[in-house]
Amino acid sequence: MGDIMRFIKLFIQNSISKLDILYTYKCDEKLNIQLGMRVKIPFGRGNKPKIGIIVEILEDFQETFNVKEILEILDYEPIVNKDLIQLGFWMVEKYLVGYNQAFAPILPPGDLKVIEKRAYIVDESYIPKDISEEKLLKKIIENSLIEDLDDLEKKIIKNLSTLNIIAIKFKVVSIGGHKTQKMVKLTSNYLDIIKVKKINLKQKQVIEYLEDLGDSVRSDILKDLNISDSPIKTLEKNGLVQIYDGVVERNIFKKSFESKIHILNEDQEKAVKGILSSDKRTSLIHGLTGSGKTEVYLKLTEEIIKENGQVIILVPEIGLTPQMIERFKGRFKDEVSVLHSKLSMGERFDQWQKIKNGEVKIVVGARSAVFAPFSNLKMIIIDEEHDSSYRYHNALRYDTKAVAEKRMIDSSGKVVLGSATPDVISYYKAEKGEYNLFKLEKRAVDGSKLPNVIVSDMREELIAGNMSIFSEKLRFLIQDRLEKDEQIILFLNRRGFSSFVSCRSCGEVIKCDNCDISMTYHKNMDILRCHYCGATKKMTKTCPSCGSKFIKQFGVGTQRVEEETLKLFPEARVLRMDRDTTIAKDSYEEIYDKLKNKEIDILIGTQMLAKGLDVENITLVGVIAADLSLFISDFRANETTFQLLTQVSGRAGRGDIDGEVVIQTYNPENYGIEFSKKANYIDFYKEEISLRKSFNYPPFADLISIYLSSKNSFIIDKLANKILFEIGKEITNIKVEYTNIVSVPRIKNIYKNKFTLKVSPEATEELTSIIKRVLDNNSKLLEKNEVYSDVEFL
DNA sequence: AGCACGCCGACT
DNA sequence: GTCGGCGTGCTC
Repeated sequence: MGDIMRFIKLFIQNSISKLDILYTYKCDEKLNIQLGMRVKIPFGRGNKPKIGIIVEILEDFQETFNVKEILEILDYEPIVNKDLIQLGFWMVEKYLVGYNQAFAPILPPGDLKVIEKRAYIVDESYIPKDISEEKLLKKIIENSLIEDLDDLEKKIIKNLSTLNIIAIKFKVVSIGGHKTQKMVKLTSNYLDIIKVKKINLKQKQVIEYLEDLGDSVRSDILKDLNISDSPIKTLEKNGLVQIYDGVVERNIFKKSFESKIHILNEDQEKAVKGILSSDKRTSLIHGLTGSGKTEVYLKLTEEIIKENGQVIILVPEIGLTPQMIERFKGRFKDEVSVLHSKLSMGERFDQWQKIKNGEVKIVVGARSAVFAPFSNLKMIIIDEEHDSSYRYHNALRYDTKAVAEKRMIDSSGKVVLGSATPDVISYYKAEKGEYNLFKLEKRAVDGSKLPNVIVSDMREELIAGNMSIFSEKLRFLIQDRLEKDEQIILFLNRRGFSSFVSCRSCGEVIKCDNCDISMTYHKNMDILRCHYCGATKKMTKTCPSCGSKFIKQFGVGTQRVEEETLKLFPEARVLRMDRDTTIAKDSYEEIYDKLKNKEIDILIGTQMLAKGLDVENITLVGVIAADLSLFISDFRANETTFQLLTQVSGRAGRGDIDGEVVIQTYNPENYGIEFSKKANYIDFYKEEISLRKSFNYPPFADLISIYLSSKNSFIIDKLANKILFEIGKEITNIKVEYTNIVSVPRIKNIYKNKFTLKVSPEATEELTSIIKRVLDNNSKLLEKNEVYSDVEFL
C-alpha cells in the first residue's frame, strides 16, 4: 500500500492478567487517532476482534516485528483525557497493578460503547454570516451528529462554539440499541380537541399532570395518578397526547433542597483564606464534630467555581448521607453531581457524561469519584479523611489521598483534608509543615457542648454480679431518656462480631469447612454462616468434637442487643440497623427520617451510626463493647478505636440539651479509650505517634505485604522463602526490615501466606521496583505451580 | 481465556 | 493416507 503508518500502544480491555500488557499496533497516518480513544484490533492467531485503548502514540518506531494494523477507531473523541491516562500509568507503577485494574476506575462506567460528538444550537436568534454557515446550521438542526466534517466545516464549528452559538456535547451510544423510556407529551393542538371531544375524569387528570409537569415518563404518570395505561391510550387515539421513545436522565433526587448560607466564624474564615492563598498543595482541617467543616467546604467550592475551576468532594460511602447531599445540592443546585454506590449503571453513566461534558462543576461522591473526568479540576476535598474506606484496599488498589494529591500536582490544584480525628499520618505531616494545618474549635451551633463521657468498667460490673450486656449506669440512663422522651443510640463495633459458637466443655469453636474462620450464629434462621464464603450449616445441639450438650454462642451481635433491649424496655420503640436491615436503596434515608420524626426511641447499630446522624433529640449514646476494635491485629487498632469512639460520641447532644455517652469496656485503661473520653485528639496523637516511631510504623515507614496463595500449602512456603531471599539479595543501599512468613486464614480452601516489608518512605519506590523485578523473574515458576502472588501497600 | 498447531493413534 | 483428540504455547 505504501501509506505512511503511525504506531500506537494500547492495552486490551477485559483480558486476563497474562495479556494485560501494552501492545503495539499501527494505523494509517491520515486517521484521527488520539490518546484515550478506543480502537478495534485484530488479536491473536485467529485475529479475533478486540477492543483496545490507546495510551501512547509513538513518535518514531522501527518495525522490527510484524505489527498488525487496527481495524477501526471506535470514538470520535477520547473517552479518557491525557491527565487521567498519566494517572493510570502512575498507578500501574506505584501499586504494581495491571493496566486493566489501574484504568478500571478511570474509564466510563459500564460497557463501553461508541461515543458520538454532537452539536446543538444554543442561540437560536443567531443569523448565519454566510451560505456555508447556514448550510452547517441547517445540518445541525436536522441531525445533531457531527462527523466526517471537512476542514471548513470544522473551522466554523469551532468558531460558533467559542461564540456560544452552538454547544458541543459527547454522547455515548450503546451498540445494543438505545435505552429509552416511553414518554408522553401533549400535542400542539390538544386545547382545540378538548373542546370537541368528551374528556372523562381520568383523562383530565392526565392532561392536568402534563400541563403541570411537562413531558413525562409514562410509567411515572401511571404510578403517580394510580391509573392504568388505557386513559393515555385513548388520549393518544384522539390526538391529545403523543407517546414517544425518549432518553430520560434518571432523576436521583426525590426531594428538593433548600439552601442556607451561614456566615463563617473567625476560624472558618481563616481556614478558607489560608487554604486559598497558601503555596502548599495540601491542607488539613482539624475540626471537632459540629465545628462547621462543611461550611468551609462549601465556601471553598464557591470560590473555586467562581474562577471556573471544578471541585471534587469525597465522603466515606457510609457518610454520603442525604444531609451531606442536601447541603451541596441546596447551595449549588444543578452544578452538583452525586456519585454513590447505590446508583444503577445507567444513573452512574449519566453522571459521568455530565461531568465529562462540563455540565456540572462539582462532584460529591465516595472514593472512586476522585477519578471524575473533569478537565479543569482545581480542588479535591476529602471529608472524614481518616476513614478507612479511602485507604488502599484489596479490590480497589489505590490510596485515595495519594491519587488526589497526584491529580492536584498535575493540574496545580489543592487538596483539602478534613476530620475531627485526623489520620495520625496526616497530622504528622501537618505538624512537620508538609501540610497546612487549620483548626476549627468552636462548635458552630451556639450552646451545644461536647457530651459528658462516662466509662463503665465491665469487669467490675461482672464482679458485682451484673451479667447483662448493659452496665448499671447505661441501664439507668436509658430509662431516664425514655421517660424524658429523648432518643438513644446503642452502638456496637461490628456486625455479628464474635458471636461465634463454642463448646464450654472442650473449647471447640465451630469453623467453616472451607475457611479457617469461626462461623456466626444467625438466630432468626437457626443457622451458622461463614462471613467469608457465605457457606451455611445447621446449628448443632451437641459439640461435634466431644459430644457435650454445653455448646452455645458467645459474644454480642446487634441482634442480641436488640433482644436484651426489648426485654428490659418492652415499651421502647427499637430499630436495629446493620447491613442485614440496610440493604434497600432508601433504607438509610428512611431510618434518618424516622429518627427525626421521633418514631424511634432506641436505634441499635454498627459503624454506620458513627457518621453524620445529626439528630438534635439524641441525648444518649451507649457503646456496648468498646474493646472489639482493639483486637484487630493491625498497627491502627488503637487509632481506629479512638476515632470510632470519638465519632460516635459526637452523635449525642447536637441540640440544646447536653448529651451523655456511656462507653462500656473491659480495658478502661487503654489510651485510645481514655483519650476519647475527652475527645482529646492532641494527647491521643502524641501517645500514638511516639509508639509508631518506636515500632517503626507509618508514617515513619511504609509497609508492603507480599501474599502467595495456592491450593497447596507446602509450595507457597517454599516460594515465599525464595522470593524473600531474592528480594533481600537485590536490596543494596536501602534499609528494609521484614517480618516472618506467616500463614493467613484459609479461605474457600485456598492457602495463603504473607510477609511484610518495612521501608522508609523515601525508598518505597525503589523497593517497589525490586519487588516487581523479583516477581517477574519468578512468574513462570509461580504459574507452573498455580501460585498467585499479590502485593499490598498499607 | 481462546485458539491454532502439531504430535500420535485409530480408522476408511 | 487422513481424521480428530488433546497437550502446548502464543497472543503486537
